[in-house]
Amino acid sequence: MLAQQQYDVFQAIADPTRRKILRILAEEELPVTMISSHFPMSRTAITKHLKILTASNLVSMEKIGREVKCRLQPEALLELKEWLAFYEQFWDNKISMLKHLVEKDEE
Amino acid sequence: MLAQQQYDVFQAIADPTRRKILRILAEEELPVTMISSHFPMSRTAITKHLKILTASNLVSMEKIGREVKCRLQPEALLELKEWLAFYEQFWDNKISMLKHLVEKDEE
DNA sequence: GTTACATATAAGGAGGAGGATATACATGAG
DNA sequence: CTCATGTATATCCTCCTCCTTATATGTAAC
Repeated sequence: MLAQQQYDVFQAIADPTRRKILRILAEEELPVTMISSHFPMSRTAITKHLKILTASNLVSMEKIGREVKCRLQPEALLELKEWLAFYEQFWDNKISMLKHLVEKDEE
Repeated sequence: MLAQQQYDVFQAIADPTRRKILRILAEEELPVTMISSHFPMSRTAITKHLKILTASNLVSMEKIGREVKCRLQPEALLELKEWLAFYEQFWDNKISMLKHLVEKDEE
């Protein structure tokens, strides 16, 4: 019910715990237990977060022996970057407009 | 109960309806009723979404007569941009690594 | 094999998110 | 003033999210 679902990147990064997991995995690949040791909650809870991160392609999980290596897949954030790019024009415009006003004011 | 709460930008953009509201407001400032006309849900529901967007500083609301003009405040997305910037280094590395491999292959 | 470790899954509970309807209030129009 | 319009608020419902504990499975180590 959780793994099959195709999770939204926007929803995936909405949770602070999941964002922290991404930060941790940015430093190094880690098995589930090692990740959960950074949090005050159960391993089960972390597993669920990892499932959501996997479903949105932000993290990949590979079974190695009895461990599961979790790896960050930052490319999934491209969708977010593209979404943001649309709005960047507005604050760019605002800045250039402001700059223009300031320059005009200096005359 | 909703207005006082300081909403997260990450949480604010997690909802597709709210993202659509942002898109609409990117085109032009609009009163609540005009915004809600774009959606198959009640004005009340849209008001709630707008409260959340306001609480995360993504939208400002100004009462003009009996209307409330809603305006996009794209600067609030800077937090998101900065968050993303941290991860961009990783896919940049991957791309430059790929480029390197391709160039090597061409020799 | 037996024991210990890494993980997955099932079941359940509290609270919040997102929606609806009904009511109330303020403002502009006639 | 009266009426219609634009919004806000109160209440309620349902479903999902996040977390828990308990149980099961698979692998490594002894």
